[in-house]
Amino acid sequence: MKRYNPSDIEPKWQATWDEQKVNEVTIDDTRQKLYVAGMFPYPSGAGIHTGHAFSYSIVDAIARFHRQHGLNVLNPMGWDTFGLPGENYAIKTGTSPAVATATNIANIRKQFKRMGISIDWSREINTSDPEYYRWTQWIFTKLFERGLAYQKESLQWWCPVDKTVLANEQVEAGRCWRCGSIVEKKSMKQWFFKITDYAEALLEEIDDLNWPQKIKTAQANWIGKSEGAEIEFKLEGTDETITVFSTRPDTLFGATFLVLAPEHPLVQSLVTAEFADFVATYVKSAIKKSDIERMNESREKTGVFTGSYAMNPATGAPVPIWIADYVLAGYGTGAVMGVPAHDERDFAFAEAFKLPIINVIEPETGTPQQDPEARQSIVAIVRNPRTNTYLSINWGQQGGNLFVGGGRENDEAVVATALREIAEETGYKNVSLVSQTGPMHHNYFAHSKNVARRIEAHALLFDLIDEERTETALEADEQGKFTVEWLSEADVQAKVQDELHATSYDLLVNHSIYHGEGVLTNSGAFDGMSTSQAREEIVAWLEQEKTGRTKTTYKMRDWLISRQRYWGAPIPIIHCEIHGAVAVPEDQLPVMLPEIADYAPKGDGLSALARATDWVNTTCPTCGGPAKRETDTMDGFACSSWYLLRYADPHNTEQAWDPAVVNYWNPVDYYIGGDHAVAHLLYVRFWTHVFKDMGLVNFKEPIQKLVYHGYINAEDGTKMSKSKGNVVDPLEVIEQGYGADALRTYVLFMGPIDLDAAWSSKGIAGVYRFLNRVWVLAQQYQESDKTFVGHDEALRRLQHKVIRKVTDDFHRLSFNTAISALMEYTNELYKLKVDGFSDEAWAEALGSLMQLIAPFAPHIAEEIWQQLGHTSLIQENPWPVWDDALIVDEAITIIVQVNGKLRAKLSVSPDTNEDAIKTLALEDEHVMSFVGDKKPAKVIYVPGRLVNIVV
RNA sequence: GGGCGAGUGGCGGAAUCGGUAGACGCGCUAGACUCAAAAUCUGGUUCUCGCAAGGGAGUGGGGGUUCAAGUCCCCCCUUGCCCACCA
Repeated sequence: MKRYNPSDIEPKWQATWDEQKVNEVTIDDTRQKLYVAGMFPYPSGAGIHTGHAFSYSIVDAIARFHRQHGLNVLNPMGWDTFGLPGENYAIKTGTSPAVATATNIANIRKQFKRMGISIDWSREINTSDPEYYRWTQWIFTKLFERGLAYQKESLQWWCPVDKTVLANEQVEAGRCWRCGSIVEKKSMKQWFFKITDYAEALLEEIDDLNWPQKIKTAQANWIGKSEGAEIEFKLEGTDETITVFSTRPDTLFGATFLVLAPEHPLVQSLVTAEFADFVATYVKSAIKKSDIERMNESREKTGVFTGSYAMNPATGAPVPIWIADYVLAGYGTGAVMGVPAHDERDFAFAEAFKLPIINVIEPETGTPQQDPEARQSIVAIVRNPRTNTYLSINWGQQGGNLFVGGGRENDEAVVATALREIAEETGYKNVSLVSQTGPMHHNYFAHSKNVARRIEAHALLFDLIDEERTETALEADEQGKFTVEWLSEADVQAKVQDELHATSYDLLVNHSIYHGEGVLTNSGAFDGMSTSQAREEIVAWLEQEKTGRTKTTYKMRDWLISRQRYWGAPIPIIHCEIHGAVAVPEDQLPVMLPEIADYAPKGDGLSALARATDWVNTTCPTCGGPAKRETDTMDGFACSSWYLLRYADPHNTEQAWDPAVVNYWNPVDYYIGGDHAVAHLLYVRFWTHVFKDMGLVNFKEPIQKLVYHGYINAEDGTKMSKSKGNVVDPLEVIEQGYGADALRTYVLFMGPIDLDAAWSSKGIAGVYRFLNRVWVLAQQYQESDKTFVGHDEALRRLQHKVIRKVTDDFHRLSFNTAISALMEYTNELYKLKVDGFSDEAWAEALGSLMQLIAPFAPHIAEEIWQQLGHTSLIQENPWPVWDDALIVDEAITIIVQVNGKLRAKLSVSPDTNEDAIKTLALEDEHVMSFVGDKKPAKVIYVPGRLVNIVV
């Protein structure tokens, strides 16, 4: 018998697939297309690691599965080559990054081929190839034409080590994402893409994407839409105004100060002579501060008074204008109105600087009822300061735990009512008032009295002085209905569920700032109005007065694409003294990266390209006069924002792509990756939306289904890293003798694809053993005498069941369970005697196994498929189909439970009726011993599954 | 601080619609083959009481809904990821 030796069969089939170009595809209108792609790799010198092996094993399983279904499957590959690692390597070695890149690509291409990934290599692309970046530049010029690419002087994150500007998403907790050094702010003229124009469109489509929820949420949070109003505050003594943005215009009457960001343009003109020095010092230090420094400080509020006042447009009251770094320059208008009564940050600021606090919202809880009866009441929280526990009344099923509560009669004072209720309900009489809230409102339905109520409540906090108690005095309907308990803080949080009581505790004990909904107070004509209604009416009124308007803002900023680096696509702009920034005309593209001697930036904020004077000095495309080329290059994310379109039409020399071709292949049906949750995916979406508007594609969203997988960690559970020396090289695993099939099958068997997993050398050995069993099984069949016996049902049943299971699992991308089903199937076949069934049935049973295993382990599948006598490749044969009739078992197992506990199993034929099964269950000896002579109260039958006898 | 996940044997994980918890694999273990070992094959393997038949407990903790809960609801704990003074 021939031994299973992957290195004998894998390279052989890889060569065959290559020669027959089985993975190369063209447009075919007679077949359904399927486009599957992994996020293209950055070709590093280290080659691919198991993370890549995992990612592309998913890609390939999906590709092969659909090819076996007869679909026209596009599975391309390319290289994301521009970027800092390539440039840093070039700076170190002095050789062009293009040279090292080419070597790395050749190496990695070999790795992918040795893994047997079914890629259409004729479509290979490389973002640093002039034939590619020519079109990246062309897209830039189109965005420029549409006003979507622009230049602006702005403060930018600057990495002092890499000597480059960083995008917001490249700053992680105040540090450079690449080298980890603390970043600084620097003012520079930079190129931006105006992604903010598409904020709403990008947000709108998120709901409909078939993407993991966490990625969708991350994108929505990134866009960060919030609806509110802009409100103008007139400066005292001038005609100037300060505009603030607020999502809570309903709290306008409570605005007692204004705060500007240190970078706010009005700061200089506002500050009075008296405060000029303080302000200048504060602004200077605030702007210099990096995020990490700000974060390391506690959240204590800092700020300075400008000496100026503005007027609250609602109250006419003067409000002092302050400057503080808790207000961000880049969001909203860079100025806020401080409403300390209803915003925690404003409250902290007001406390720190002794600013007035005006309450304008009375909390309202519960669900408003029809025609409620109005009542007045109190909530009394009694704290025992010695044990730090809180007096609570447990109403059991009726309402859980509450504090002391009760109605306030006629003119009874609030405190008096509370004292009375405490004594009546709990007997405690010696308490001292600590604090109390203003009026609150609560809506509920009093079931005991069958009446809807809206109560006005006051909450009070008392400290218990001593344990002395009197007789309780309860109303008739309260007798014996509750018990008095002392609860710890944790128990209060867990057990006091009633909204009014929980809110009372929050306000009085936790000293929370109330920012929920409620009823307006201290708000002039708007008193008594609900907060939600007031949000609309106050803005409407401001609009009438021309001092405010509704406004939607987004957290997302425009996409900064300038990089002061050599190794990127040059921005195709020529600066002319007369015509300013002029786009390079299409027929002069690409703007080639010139070869230079020294790639290092010199810390002047310019790329090394600035020193290539022959290249920089050129003529203006408009007037022919002397002009200079832009020396910034584009962010690598620009290159990767359209490559999924270029794959469809990779060799087009006339245009970036032919819309007809792209409209056939795109959008991508499955996009697989485990990186780039936000930026890359958002940028790809942004460009595709623009292309749709330009008529270059006929879809808005580039990616139908996003498959976001986890990481593969090292055997010790930590991240694989070169420095720790725990990196597993896929090629090594293959060459150790396990082979590509075992590697691919193992990474998919480790667990669900969205979970992280740790590499296990024992684990891959187990999968190799499985493939070896498959091999041995096939060889045993080949060498048997293939006698026909005649009863093939058992074999067929196994075969058709596994077809259904694997097919189902594929549709939910549950590869680990599909593989485990194939293992079970193989184990079952092992147990059957080879000569116990017909030759025909065996050939089919094994043939199906090969077809089902092929997406994971294509080489062994192809080899055995051929041994079984097939002359065409597996992927040219249709995926097996199961026959429901063949899956029906001769006998099914019915579980018998008594009171929900498993007591017996019945084996019955599937057509046994309910009554017969119930009778069998009740007659079972073991069941009878549990039922005894009691009469079953209920017998529940779940068809085909179980009987539950309730006694 | 906020948002979103996750928590099941010694380990990775399975249980797809509320219906046999622990599939499959690793590890461990007993046996077969062997002079022996490796490889391979066969069996066992949640904990616990019991010679056994069988019983009891059990999916991070507490409560609830249900004939029935890993699965649904409430609270808490732990942990991962993302965001983080966004008005």
